[in-house]
Amino acid sequence: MNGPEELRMTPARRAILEALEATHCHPTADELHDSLRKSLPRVSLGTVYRNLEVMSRHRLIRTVEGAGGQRRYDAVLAPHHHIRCVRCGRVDDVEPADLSWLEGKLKEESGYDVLGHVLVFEGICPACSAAEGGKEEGGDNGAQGNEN
Amino acid sequence: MNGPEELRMTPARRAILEALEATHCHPTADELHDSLRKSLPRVSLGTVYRNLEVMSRHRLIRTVEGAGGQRRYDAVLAPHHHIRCVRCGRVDDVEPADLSWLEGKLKEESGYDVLGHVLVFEGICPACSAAEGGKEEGGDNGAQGNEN
DNA sequence: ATAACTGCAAAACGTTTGCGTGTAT
DNA sequence: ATACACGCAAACGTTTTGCAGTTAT
Repeated sequence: MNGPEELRMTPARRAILEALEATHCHPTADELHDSLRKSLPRVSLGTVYRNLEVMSRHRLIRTVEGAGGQRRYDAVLAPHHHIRCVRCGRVDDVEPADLSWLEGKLKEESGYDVLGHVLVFEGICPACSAAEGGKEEGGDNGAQGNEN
Repeated sequence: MNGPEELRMTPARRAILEALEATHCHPTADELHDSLRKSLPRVSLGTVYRNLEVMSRHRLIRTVEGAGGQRRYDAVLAPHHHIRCVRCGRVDDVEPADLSWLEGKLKEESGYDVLGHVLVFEGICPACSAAEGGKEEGGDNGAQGNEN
């Protein structure tokens, strides 16, 4: 009904897009806000959220789903997956795997009209592995909300 | 260091566990709270959250990860996946698929110590498919926060 | 000219926590 | 008897929203 409304290219949007394209770190809205402030000191967090939402709706960027706590964003539009470190929260990219056969199977089993899937691996990143090293092995430290 | 502390079976906990086992709907904390109130009118939402957290830590239940907005809970401990309706938010169970080969491959590629993965399909459930029927085809209605 | 965008601040939302009381063990 | 759990309400972190002024088209 309402076709994609006009999308203006404003300084804030350009900056968000550039910041997102310049990193593979899948930043959160407030990380983005912090880094944008260097060039646009008056940009507000609300604007960052608003633009991330709009640009994501227009498929200029993507939101990283299932990445744990805060919402994260990604400028890589090509299909791929993610792996999240359960210790430090870091999110890295993972080569896409072809799971379309699974979707087909599922379509029959469930009656759903299957549109896609989200696949997020969980693990411990090399840095955290090294840090934990031989320190402890069975400890349930539960820390998983931190930032990179 | 701190072994699993004693876990008392209180009326609230029993009720939460029973409610969770009685449904496959993966309720949110406040849905659970609403339904608990029928039998325990004075139970508080804070208690529901506290108990879901404790019981999940003790592996009596699981939290459904990557299911979109609100956190959802599941009494089915056996490995399986989920499919979420992007129209109404409903979450259903999906047969487990063996993706361990993928985890192995990933372990070498990424350097991560891979612990597991979360796989959530997205689609349109039969009910919503029927409701939308032939109404519209390209509409971007964006509604996806509703409850079943 | 005008619809889209912005900063700001307040509100909304889901979740967690502190505190004093109650209860399962 | 005592550690654990509770209800309540306030606090928290994240995200959304209303409004009045600004800017890209």
